[in-house]
Amino acid sequence: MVPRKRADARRNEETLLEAAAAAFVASGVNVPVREIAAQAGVGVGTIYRHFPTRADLVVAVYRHQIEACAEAGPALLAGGGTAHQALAAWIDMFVDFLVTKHGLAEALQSDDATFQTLHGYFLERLLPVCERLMEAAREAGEVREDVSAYEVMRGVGNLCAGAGDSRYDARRLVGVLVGGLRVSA
Amino acid sequence: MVPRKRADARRNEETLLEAAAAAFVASGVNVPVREIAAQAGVGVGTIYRHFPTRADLVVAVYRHQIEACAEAGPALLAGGGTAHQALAAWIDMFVDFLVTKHGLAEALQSDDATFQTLHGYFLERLLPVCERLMEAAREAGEVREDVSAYEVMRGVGNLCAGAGDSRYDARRLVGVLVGGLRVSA
DNA sequence: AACCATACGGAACAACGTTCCGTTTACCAA
DNA sequence: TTGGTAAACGGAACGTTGTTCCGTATGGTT
Repeated sequence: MVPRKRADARRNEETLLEAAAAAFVASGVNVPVREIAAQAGVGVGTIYRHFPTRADLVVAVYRHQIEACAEAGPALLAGGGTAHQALAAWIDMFVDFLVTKHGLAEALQSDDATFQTLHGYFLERLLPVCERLMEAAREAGEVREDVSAYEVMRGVGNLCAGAGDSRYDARRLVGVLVGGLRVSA
Repeated sequence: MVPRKRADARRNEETLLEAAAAAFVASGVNVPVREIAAQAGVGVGTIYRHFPTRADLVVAVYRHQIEACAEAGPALLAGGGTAHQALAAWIDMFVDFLVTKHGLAEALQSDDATFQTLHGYFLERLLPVCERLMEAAREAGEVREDVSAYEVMRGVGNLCAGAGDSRYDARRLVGVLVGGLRVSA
């Protein structure tokens, strides 16, 4: 009983995703709605019909990469190496994802209601993965017990904000943070 | 040859600082200009005449505390303890300052042109202090050589964004980061 | 071909930062 | 005390955004 969407609607959704992806690359995830609409050759109303909030649009554009990140977690844990190494490798993936998306890390930490959904989606999808990795590392006695997976994710996300400054290497700092997680036996 | 300012101008500047301080506490440093103006009982034009950019207003409100932070650096280094301890203590002060100011850490990392001045002021005043502490810790062989003072400041500032989330303890994470700075001899 | 639910476009509204200029006022000199 | 003037003020007005709403167009179906 799912009434199939009209052809023009499906076409527009597709067009919008492409236009948004391009606009995000060119001007960051905070690019004005009107710009995306113009790029796609549609009215702003059409954007809001398909993607009620900006977060929905962002999630739609990056869903594939987020999924890939989520699926990499268990794989890394199953592969060779210590649990801490798996955790570090996974965080590297996450950082790579974030620093290549202008303004995404900033949006992720914004308390703007518009981005609650975005925050929520990232957490829902990736937090369990991070939990599992942390848990394994904790059991192996490789990381501190007093830092939660949630804090690690937020911290890493925060450190990724404002990349693009040549004097600031987010990857390196995340490395320092992850190093700091190790138990100083 | 400095023509003294008019009495009403000086009075208004004072009133504005108080109103802004109150508004910052109540609604964060991004509180609408009109609100500050209303609170102070002046027109918006008056705000812009005294403080051309929001950053100027923010700096004016917090100048004292920033100075205190800057002056604490050398003092901590002169006191007992290792250089790394002094660095950690100083960073604690900085974190305490940031997490108690709604939205300040976020503003600090914003690439909005309005906040360039703010970023600049913090850097100009505090970066040399951090440099000195880091230098001492490096000479004592207590911290990694590949992380700059600038990166530490930015990283700490970033980690302080979005405090107020009960699941996220910025102080703890900064502690992890600072711990990660230690050389793993 | 005709009908209608779906979808579209963009004008219109609200919130904000910022500018600008007619009006008021503090200061000084006569 | 009383003008005169430069300084300062207030808030209307403008530009830029996000968001809503409704008259219009159109794809699908009968």
